[in-house]
Amino acid sequence: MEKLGVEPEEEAGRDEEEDAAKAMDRAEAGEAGCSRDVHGQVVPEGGSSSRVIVHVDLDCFYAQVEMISNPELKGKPLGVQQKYLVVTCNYEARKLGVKKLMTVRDAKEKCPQLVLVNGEDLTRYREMSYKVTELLEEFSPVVERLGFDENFVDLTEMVEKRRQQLQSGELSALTVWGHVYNDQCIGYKTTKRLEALGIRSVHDLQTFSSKILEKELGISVAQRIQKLSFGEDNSPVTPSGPPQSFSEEDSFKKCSSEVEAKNKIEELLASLLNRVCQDGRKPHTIRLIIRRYSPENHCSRESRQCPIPSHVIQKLGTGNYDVMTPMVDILMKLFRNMVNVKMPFHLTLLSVCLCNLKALTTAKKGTIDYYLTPSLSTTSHSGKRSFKMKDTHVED
DNA sequence: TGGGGTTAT
DNA sequence: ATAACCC
Repeated sequence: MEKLGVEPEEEAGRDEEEDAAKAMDRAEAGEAGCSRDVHGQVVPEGGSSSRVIVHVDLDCFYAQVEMISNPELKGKPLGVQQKYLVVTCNYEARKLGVKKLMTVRDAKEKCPQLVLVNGEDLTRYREMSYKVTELLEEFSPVVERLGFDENFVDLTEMVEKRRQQLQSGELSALTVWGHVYNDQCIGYKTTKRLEALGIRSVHDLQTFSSKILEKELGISVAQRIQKLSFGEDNSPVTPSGPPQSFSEEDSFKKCSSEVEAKNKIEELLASLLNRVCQDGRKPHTIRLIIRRYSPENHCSRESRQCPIPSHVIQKLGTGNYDVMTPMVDILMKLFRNMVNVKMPFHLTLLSVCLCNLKALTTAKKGTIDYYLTPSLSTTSHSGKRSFKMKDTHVED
């Protein structure tokens, strides 16, 4: 793999500088080995919760993948385009005033020489993203993904082992540095609510009444963000493992007929089936998501989901059987469940999601797994499985 | 304003 | 099923 750049700033994740001092203390006490906390995560012995977590954040990730694919793009101002947006751009482009999530119009205005590549197909980005995660997993299996371009790696165990091998002279030469968070965190909605309370900075949040904050935001969010405001984050690094869902979406100005929708849904599903086939696991639930046109409320979506019939699941890996037809059929029933096709409609997004992924277990007869695996057991409970109420029933 | 993903309610 | 969060 060619090299991918990592952002120069941010490098230490959740725990910050305190760690270094504690690690050194324990080094001099000559303690050995690690234990595991309630989450099963490695912590150094001695009861402290000091950890070593590396945060790897890839720089303008999509743009880098494009420059690796086509080296002629290197050195030119490059933007990655999805629909009307430049979703990311390389540093040449940033120097010339292009910003992330700028419209193509604004970007071209700022920077007429800007080279644009289409980045609506995430396949190569996704593949490269998992290559990076897999590389990091060689250092420690405890790698948590955040989006396609960020990984948190819990290196506590590795660092402890290395430290035990060092001579005392070498230890004192160890220098560790940390990073203090900037003044910004929290999501859009919460930001608005905090603003209403007069909280604009981290310091504001640190000194704000816990009780009032809990009443405003709920105890969970309140306690979480107030601890974060002091740089405290005890949340474990949760290994992401393989994805829990596969989805493909397409946005557009207008979709107002059933055939139009069906064509788009077929495209989305075809790509998904390729992906799920490569993954090897089988999805047991399918979901259709739509966004209706509305001048104001742009982020609201509606969805319907249902179980995938077991006979369809079985045919999934095997390329021969036509699995498209029954699945498109199901999706169109979900579609008509949300959209009254006898009335005019205007959609701006369609998305198909395959989730509830299950590994094909090599369950042996007579074991618990055997009877819990829908496709294997032929006993009375297998034929009619009780669906969750949330799943909308579609007749076969 | 894109095309993904996750967890909580 | 939706809402909120992350990128």
